[in-house]
Amino acid sequence: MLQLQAIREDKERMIAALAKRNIAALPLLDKVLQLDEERRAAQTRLDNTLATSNKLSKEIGGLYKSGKAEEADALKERTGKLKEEAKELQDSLANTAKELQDLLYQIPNIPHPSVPAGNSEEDNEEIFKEGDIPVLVENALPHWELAKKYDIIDFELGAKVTGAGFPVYKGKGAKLQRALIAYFLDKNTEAGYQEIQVPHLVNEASGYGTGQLPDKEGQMYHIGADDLYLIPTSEVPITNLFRDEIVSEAALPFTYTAYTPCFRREAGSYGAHVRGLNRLHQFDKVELVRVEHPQKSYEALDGMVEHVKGILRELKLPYRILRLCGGDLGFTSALTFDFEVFSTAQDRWLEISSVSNFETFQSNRLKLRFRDENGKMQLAHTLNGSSLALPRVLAGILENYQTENGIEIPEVLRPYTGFDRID
RNA sequence: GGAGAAAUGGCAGAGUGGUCGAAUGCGGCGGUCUUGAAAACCGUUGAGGGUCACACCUCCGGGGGUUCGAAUCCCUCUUUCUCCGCCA
Repeated sequence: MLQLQAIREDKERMIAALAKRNIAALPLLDKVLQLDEERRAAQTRLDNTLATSNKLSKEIGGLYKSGKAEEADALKERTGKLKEEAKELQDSLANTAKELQDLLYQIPNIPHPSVPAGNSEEDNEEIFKEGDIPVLVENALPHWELAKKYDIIDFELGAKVTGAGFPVYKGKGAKLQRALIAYFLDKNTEAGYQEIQVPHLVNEASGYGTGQLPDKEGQMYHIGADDLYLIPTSEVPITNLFRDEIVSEAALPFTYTAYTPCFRREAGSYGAHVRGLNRLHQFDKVELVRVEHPQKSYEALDGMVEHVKGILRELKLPYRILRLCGGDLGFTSALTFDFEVFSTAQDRWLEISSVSNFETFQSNRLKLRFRDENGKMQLAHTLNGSSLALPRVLAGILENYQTENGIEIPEVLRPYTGFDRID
């Protein structure tokens, strides 16, 4: 959520930045400012009414004590009227505040100056590419065929138990998943991230805190009986650890890593591009979350990008990094780098990580603040990134490491798997 | 799931209808003293709105109610603790 004060002070810059998202922000922001003024005017009127009422109440107390009940009763009539007035003012204030809030919830984050304009993923900017695309064996297979051939992932079985998009991993497939999780967590903790385990279900307030609600209800599974949501990413519970917190400046940054399953409804996505592991309703992910000092958040973002690079380099997977354009940038993000691994047998790139700086967009909703050296409250910056999303990494490994004699296991994973080949 | 108790500032913990944003202690910050530090002493120390700055308003787990007036009384929800039941 954008900060009102920033809109008041910097409207023109915001309009220019939001144009990169193809949003004509002028009428929106004008409406915001208008509602903001109305809200403040209503607040002032209410405050004055309450001030009078408070004063009178104190007088009444004094009068009763000194036995002047009649005078007190006379004053009561006045406070009674003020009370009615206050009630009305309160209602109208609440309406205005609600309207303002709803409007603010609809406005996405301001893109960073480096974000290119653009409409769709076509316009994302490739900024880095590394790793050789292997020359595959004669009759190379896509990962879903390989999964069947070696009996390591069973999509039909998962469909029977739950539905499409809930695969069952078996034998060496399951073990490889576990190896990847352990390897990622080890890499992250070595880099200084603290490993934590968080709930896989969150409440409504958490959904609002990180920006999944109110607009993306359809993306999350909702447990009606208890009004809880299955997490679409561990970003939600981890970042919400800091909701309503005032942290000390000296304690920054906070850096966490967690493994969780992720649940996404993915309503409306079907077709060839969602085959196999490409898009699932439940998948595993290891996540990084940072809470940073505003002055250091972009340095931290670069650090996260370098960190994820290091992992992909070790896995020896061909990958590229994209700077997302305004049209493809997530609602809450100011700047996002997507990592994509090349799926050789499908001849396409698969997104395996998304590393973002949200600046104060989330912390404003979360009320995540710190007191700076001048004693002023400031919103912290939040960042997160995947390191990494499992299914597509798995797809990349299966496809790129396939040989005539089975699937080789990347060197760095062998200590974790205990085997060096799936055959 | 049943019965009972509780929820107050960074922490601990007073406060059962009026001047209480809230005693006291600890912690934090500033100062005196000291070569420096500790101890001691003095002062200061919640958040949001509002204002040029004051004034002023709101907040004592959340929501609602009673009252001229609520941290304090009532209802409700949530959470925590104790006992019972069930159970990985």
